[in-house]
Amino acid sequence: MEANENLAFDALSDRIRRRILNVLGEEGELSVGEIVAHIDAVGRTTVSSHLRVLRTSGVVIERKSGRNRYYSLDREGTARDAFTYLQSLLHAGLDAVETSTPRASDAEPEDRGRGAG
Amino acid sequence: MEANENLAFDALSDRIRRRILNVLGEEGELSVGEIVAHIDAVGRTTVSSHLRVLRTSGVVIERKSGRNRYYSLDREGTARDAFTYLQSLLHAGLDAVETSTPRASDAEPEDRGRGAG
DNA sequence: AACATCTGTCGACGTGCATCGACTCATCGT
DNA sequence: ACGATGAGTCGATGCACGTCGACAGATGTT
Repeated sequence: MEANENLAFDALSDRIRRRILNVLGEEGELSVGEIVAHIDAVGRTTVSSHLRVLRTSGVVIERKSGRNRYYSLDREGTARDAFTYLQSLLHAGLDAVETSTPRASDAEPEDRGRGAG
Repeated sequence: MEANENLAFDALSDRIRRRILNVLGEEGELSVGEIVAHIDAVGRTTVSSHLRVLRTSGVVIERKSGRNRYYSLDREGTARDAFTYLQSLLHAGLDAVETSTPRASDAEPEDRGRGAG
Protein backbone atom coordinates (compact mmCIF):
# COMPACT_ATOMS: atom_id res chain seq x y z
CA MET A 1 0.00 0.00 0.00
CA GLU A 2 1.00 3.54 -0.46
CA ALA A 3 1.51 4.73 3.03
CA ASN A 4 1.20 8.26 4.24
CA GLU A 5 4.85 9.12 4.08
CA ASN A 6 3.92 10.42 0.69
CA LEU A 7 1.98 13.23 2.25
CA ALA A 8 4.63 13.89 4.84
CA PHE A 9 7.57 13.97 2.47
CA ASP A 10 5.68 16.28 0.23
CA ALA A 11 5.02 18.54 3.17
CA LEU A 12 8.57 18.25 4.44
CA SER A 13 10.08 19.06 1.08
CA ASP A 14 9.63 22.77 1.54
CA ARG A 15 12.10 24.85 3.46
CA ILE A 16 9.61 27.24 4.98
CA ARG A 17 7.46 24.37 6.12
CA ARG A 18 10.38 22.73 7.87
CA ARG A 19 11.10 26.03 9.51
CA ILE A 20 7.55 26.18 10.74
CA LEU A 21 7.86 22.67 12.10
CA ASN A 22 11.07 23.60 13.87
CA VAL A 23 9.37 26.54 15.51
CA LEU A 24 6.41 24.43 16.53
CA GLY A 25 8.78 21.80 17.86
CA GLU A 26 10.48 24.38 20.03
CA GLU A 27 7.58 26.51 21.10
CA GLY A 28 5.01 23.77 21.27
CA GLU A 29 1.84 25.50 20.12
CA LEU A 30 1.51 28.81 18.39
CA SER A 31 -1.11 30.92 16.74
CA VAL A 32 -0.72 31.77 13.10
CA GLY A 33 0.32 35.28 13.96
CA GLU A 34 3.02 34.02 16.27
CA ILE A 35 4.28 31.64 13.65
CA VAL A 36 4.42 34.44 11.13
CA ALA A 37 6.44 36.46 13.63
CA HIS A 38 8.95 33.63 13.80
CA ILE A 39 9.20 33.10 10.08
CA ASP A 40 10.73 35.81 8.01
CA ALA A 41 11.27 36.11 4.29
CA VAL A 42 7.69 35.25 3.55
CA GLY A 43 4.40 36.96 4.22
CA ARG A 44 1.39 35.96 6.21
CA THR A 45 -0.50 34.62 3.24
CA THR A 46 2.32 32.31 2.37
CA VAL A 47 2.60 31.01 5.91
CA SER A 48 -1.12 30.40 5.95
CA SER A 49 -0.73 28.53 2.71
CA HIS A 50 2.02 26.38 4.14
CA LEU A 51 0.02 25.71 7.25
CA ARG A 52 -2.72 24.43 5.04
CA VAL A 53 -0.36 21.98 3.41
CA LEU A 54 1.00 20.87 6.77
CA ARG A 55 -2.50 20.45 8.08
CA THR A 56 -4.02 18.63 5.17
CA SER A 57 -1.02 16.34 4.98
CA GLY A 58 -1.40 15.39 8.62
CA VAL A 59 1.77 16.85 10.02
CA VAL A 60 0.32 19.47 12.32
CA ILE A 61 -2.86 19.90 14.32
CA GLU A 62 -5.11 22.91 14.34
CA ARG A 63 -7.00 24.13 17.36
CA LYS A 64 -9.44 27.00 17.22
CA SER A 65 -9.84 29.37 20.10
CA GLY A 66 -11.55 32.66 19.67
CA ARG A 67 -10.17 34.53 16.73
CA ASN A 68 -7.00 32.51 16.80
CA ARG A 69 -6.00 29.20 15.38
CA TYR A 70 -3.29 27.40 17.19
CA TYR A 71 -1.02 24.97 15.46
CA SER A 72 1.13 22.26 16.93
CA LEU A 73 3.04 19.25 15.75
CA ASP A 74 1.12 16.06 15.30
CA ARG A 75 3.63 13.61 16.66
CA GLU A 76 1.32 10.77 15.75
CA GLY A 77 0.67 12.04 12.29
CA THR A 78 2.12 11.38 8.92
CA ALA A 79 5.52 12.72 9.90
CA ARG A 80 5.77 9.59 11.95
CA ASP A 81 4.97 7.55 8.89
CA ALA A 82 7.85 9.25 7.14
CA PHE A 83 10.02 8.49 10.13
CA THR A 84 9.00 4.85 10.09
CA TYR A 85 9.52 4.67 6.38
CA LEU A 86 13.05 5.98 6.67
CA GLN A 87 13.68 3.64 9.51
CA SER A 88 12.73 0.55 7.58
CA LEU A 89 14.55 1.84 4.55
CA LEU A 90 17.78 2.56 6.39
CA HIS A 91 17.75 -0.20 8.91
CA ALA A 92 16.48 -2.98 6.73
CA GLY A 93 18.42 -6.09 7.60
CA LEU A 94 20.49 -4.30 10.18
CA ASP A 95 20.65 -4.34 13.92
CA ALA A 96 17.53 -3.34 15.72
CA VAL A 97 16.94 0.22 16.65
CA GLU A 98 14.34 0.74 19.27
CA THR A 99 11.66 3.06 18.14
CA SER A 100 8.76 3.58 20.39
CA THR A 101 5.35 4.11 19.03
CA PRO A 102 2.92 5.37 21.58
CA ARG A 103 -0.21 5.06 19.58
CA ALA A 104 -3.19 7.25 20.19
CA SER A 105 -4.11 8.73 16.91
CA ASP A 106 -7.55 10.01 16.28
CA ALA A 107 -6.71 12.93 14.15
CA GLU A 108 -7.06 12.63 10.47
CA PRO A 109 -6.15 15.08 7.81
CA GLU A 110 -8.89 16.98 6.18
CA ASP A 111 -9.76 17.34 2.61
CA ARG A 112 -7.01 18.11 0.23
CA GLY A 113 -8.98 19.59 -2.55
CA ARG A 114 -7.89 23.00 -3.61
CA GLY A 115 -11.07 24.79 -4.40
CA ALA A 116 -12.60 22.41 -6.86
CA GLY A 117 -14.30 24.75 -9.12
CA MET B 1 22.96 24.12 12.27
CA GLU B 2 21.43 23.51 8.93
CA ALA B 3 22.00 19.83 8.53
CA ASN B 4 21.72 17.82 5.38
CA GLU B 5 18.15 16.78 5.87
CA ASN B 6 17.47 19.58 3.47
CA LEU B 7 19.07 17.64 0.67
CA ALA B 8 17.43 14.41 1.70
CA PHE B 9 13.93 15.80 2.03
CA ASP B 10 14.28 17.44 -1.31
CA ALA B 11 15.34 14.13 -2.80
CA LEU B 12 12.63 12.24 -0.95
CA SER B 13 9.92 14.62 -2.04
CA ASP B 14 9.56 12.98 -5.40
CA ARG B 15 7.45 9.92 -5.88
CA ILE B 16 9.62 8.26 -8.51
CA ARG B 17 12.69 8.78 -6.38
CA ARG B 18 11.06 7.11 -3.41
CA ARG B 19 10.12 4.27 -5.68
CA ILE B 20 13.72 3.94 -6.75
CA LEU B 21 14.80 3.91 -3.14
CA ASN B 22 12.29 1.22 -2.37
CA VAL B 23 13.63 -0.93 -5.16
CA LEU B 24 17.19 -0.37 -4.03
CA GLY B 25 16.18 -1.18 -0.50
CA GLU B 26 14.72 -4.48 -1.62
CA GLU B 27 17.17 -5.51 -4.29
CA GLY B 28 20.27 -4.10 -2.70
CA GLU B 29 22.26 -2.90 -5.67
CA LEU B 30 21.14 -2.46 -9.23
CA SER B 31 22.39 -1.10 -12.47
CA VAL B 32 20.57 1.78 -14.07
CA GLY B 33 19.00 -0.51 -16.61
CA GLU B 34 17.70 -2.80 -13.91
CA ILE B 35 16.27 0.14 -12.03
CA VAL B 36 14.56 1.35 -15.15
CA ALA B 37 13.09 -2.11 -15.59
CA HIS B 38 11.61 -1.86 -12.10
CA ILE B 39 10.23 1.63 -12.52
CA ASP B 40 7.44 2.14 -14.95
CA ALA B 41 5.61 5.24 -16.06
CA VAL B 42 8.83 7.08 -16.72
CA GLY B 43 11.59 6.63 -19.24
CA ARG B 44 15.26 5.96 -18.89
CA THR B 45 16.27 9.58 -19.15
CA THR B 46 14.01 10.51 -16.31
CA VAL B 47 15.32 7.73 -14.11
CA SER B 48 18.85 8.81 -14.86
CA SER B 49 17.86 12.32 -13.91
CA HIS B 50 16.43 11.15 -10.62
CA LEU B 51 19.47 9.05 -9.91
CA ARG B 52 21.52 12.17 -10.32
CA VAL B 53 19.45 13.96 -7.73
CA LEU B 54 19.64 11.02 -5.36
CA ARG B 55 23.37 10.81 -5.85
CA THR B 56 24.22 14.48 -5.51
CA SER B 57 22.01 14.75 -2.46
CA GLY B 58 23.82 11.92 -0.76
CA VAL B 59 21.09 9.35 -0.61
CA VAL B 60 22.54 6.69 -2.88
CA ILE B 61 25.99 5.51 -3.86
CA GLU B 62 27.23 4.93 -7.36
CA ARG B 63 29.67 2.23 -8.35
CA LYS B 64 31.06 1.90 -11.80
CA SER B 65 31.81 -1.45 -13.32
CA GLY B 66 32.34 -1.86 -17.00
CA ARG B 67 29.61 -0.20 -18.94
CA ASN B 68 27.29 -0.33 -16.01
CA ARG B 69 26.77 1.92 -13.04
CA TYR B 70 25.42 0.28 -9.97
CA TYR B 71 23.41 2.19 -7.45
CA SER B 72 22.67 1.32 -3.87
CA LEU B 73 21.29 3.02 -0.80
CA ASP B 74 23.69 5.04 1.28
CA ARG B 75 22.51 4.10 4.73
CA GLU B 76 25.00 6.49 6.22
CA GLY B 77 24.06 9.32 3.93
CA THR B 78 21.74 12.26 4.16
CA ALA B 79 18.67 10.04 4.38
CA ARG B 80 19.95 9.27 7.83
CA ASP B 81 20.09 12.97 8.59
CA ALA B 82 16.46 13.22 7.61
CA PHE B 83 15.72 10.27 9.83
CA THR B 84 17.54 11.88 12.74
CA TYR B 85 15.80 15.15 12.09
CA LEU B 86 12.38 13.55 12.22
CA GLN B 87 13.38 11.65 15.29
CA SER B 88 14.33 14.74 17.25
CA LEU B 89 11.32 16.56 15.90
CA LEU B 90 8.85 13.87 16.86
CA HIS B 91 10.41 12.69 20.06
CA ALA B 92 11.40 16.04 21.47
CA GLY B 93 10.22 16.29 25.04
CA LEU B 94 9.08 12.71 25.18
CA ASP B 95 10.52 10.22 27.59
CA ALA B 96 7.91 7.52 27.53
CA VAL B 97 9.59 5.43 24.92
CA GLU B 98 8.17 1.98 24.75
CA THR B 99 8.46 -0.69 22.15
CA SER B 100 5.31 -1.09 20.21
CA THR B 101 4.11 -2.18 16.85
CA PRO B 102 4.74 0.62 14.41
CA ARG B 103 1.99 -0.75 12.32
CA ALA B 104 -1.15 0.90 13.57
CA SER B 105 -3.32 3.31 11.66
CA ASP B 106 -6.97 2.54 11.57
CA ALA B 107 -7.82 5.81 10.00
CA GLU B 108 -5.69 6.14 6.97
CA PRO B 109 -6.02 9.40 5.15
CA GLU B 110 -4.96 8.37 1.75
CA ASP B 111 -5.03 10.42 -1.30
CA ARG B 112 -8.09 12.54 -1.40
CA GLY B 113 -9.58 15.03 -3.68
CA ARG B 114 -7.29 14.21 -6.55
CA GLY B 115 -8.45 10.84 -7.64
CA ALA B 116 -10.88 12.01 -10.26
CA GLY B 117 -8.43 14.42 -11.53
C1' DA C 1 -24.13 48.05 15.98
C1' DA C 2 -19.85 49.46 14.36
C1' DC C 3 -15.21 48.61 14.22
C1' DA C 4 -10.83 46.06 14.81
C1' DT C 5 -8.31 41.83 14.67
C1' DC C 6 -7.21 37.13 13.18
C1' DT C 7 -6.87 34.02 9.59
C1' DG C 8 -8.38 31.45 5.39
C1' DT C 9 -9.23 31.71 0.36
C1' DC C 10 -9.05 33.22 -4.42
C1' DG C 11 -6.83 34.70 -8.62
C1' DA C 12 -2.58 35.98 -10.79
C1' DC C 13 2.18 35.56 -11.65
C1' DG C 14 6.82 33.70 -11.93
C1' DT C 15 9.85 30.04 -11.37
C1' DG C 16 11.57 25.62 -10.65
C1' DC C 17 11.24 20.89 -11.77
C1' DA C 18 9.85 16.52 -13.92
C1' DT C 19 9.81 14.60 -18.35
C1' DC C 20 11.39 13.43 -22.78
C1' DG C 21 14.12 12.86 -27.28
C1' DA C 22 18.45 13.42 -29.35
C1' DC C 23 23.13 13.46 -28.75
C1' DT C 24 27.66 12.12 -26.74
C1' DC C 25 31.00 9.34 -24.27
C1' DA C 26 32.79 5.00 -22.52
C1' DT C 27 33.13 0.12 -22.61
C1' DC C 28 32.54 -4.52 -24.47
C1' DG C 29 32.49 -8.03 -28.24
C1' DT C 30 34.05 -9.58 -32.68
C1' DA D 1 38.51 -0.74 -36.09
C1' DC D 2 33.59 -1.15 -36.07
C1' DG D 3 29.23 -1.86 -34.21
C1' DA D 4 26.37 -2.57 -30.07
C1' DT D 5 25.09 -1.41 -25.49
C1' DG D 6 24.90 1.18 -21.09
C1' DA D 7 24.29 5.53 -19.22
C1' DG D 8 24.91 10.81 -18.57
C1' DT D 9 23.85 15.41 -20.48
C1' DC D 10 21.55 19.13 -22.99
C1' DG D 11 17.71 21.85 -24.57
C1' DA D 12 12.79 22.25 -24.86
C1' DT D 13 8.26 21.92 -22.84
C1' DG D 14 4.48 21.72 -19.72
C1' DC D 15 2.80 21.85 -15.25
C1' DA D 16 2.72 22.23 -10.43
C1' DC D 17 3.85 25.05 -6.65
C1' DG D 18 5.45 29.06 -3.89
C1' DT D 19 4.39 33.79 -3.33
C1' DC D 20 1.62 37.72 -2.85
C1' DG D 21 -2.30 41.29 -2.60
C1' DA D 22 -7.09 41.82 -2.16
C1' DC D 23 -11.11 40.14 -0.22
C1' DA D 24 -14.23 37.45 2.94
C1' DG D 25 -15.79 35.29 7.25
C1' DA D 26 -15.63 34.87 12.14
C1' DT D 27 -14.80 36.50 16.63
C1' DG D 28 -13.72 40.00 20.14
C1' DT D 29 -14.21 44.91 21.84
C1' DT D 30 -16.42 49.20 22.86
